[in-house]
Amino acid sequence: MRIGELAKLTDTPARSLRYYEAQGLIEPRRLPNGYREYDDYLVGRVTQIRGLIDSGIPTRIIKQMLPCLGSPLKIVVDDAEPELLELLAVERDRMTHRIDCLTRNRDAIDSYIGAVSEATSARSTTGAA
DNA sequence: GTTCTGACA
DNA sequence: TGTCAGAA
Repeated sequence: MRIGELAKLTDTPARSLRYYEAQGLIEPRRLPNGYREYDDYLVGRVTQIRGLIDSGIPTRIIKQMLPCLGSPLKIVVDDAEPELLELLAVERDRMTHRIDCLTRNRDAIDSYIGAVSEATSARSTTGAA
């Protein structure tokens, strides 16, 4: 697929897609007319990359994690640089914290929706307008 | 119409 | 990152 379709599928601006490529995060093939050609599996990869970027993880770190992001790449993790591992551990903990926060908020929203739903059905069965 | 590269606020 | 330019 071309950049436009991938952009739509991943809800990511083509501008960003080209940027990720420049950062070495993805390497699309080139069509004879010079257009970028992306494989289908990149949809999931880009989505994951976006998630990482939105989480505040710099592209240079993401690049090093790429082999672990599933898809048709299974490069063996050779270097276990303590610096990288430490940084990733910090990011993982921040992520865990955010997940906990999101879970609480989701439950709160769910609770609210449930309350409104109950109140609404209660009114309708009571005949209120 | 869609994409490309490069550049600027 | 958004967006514009100028070309393919």
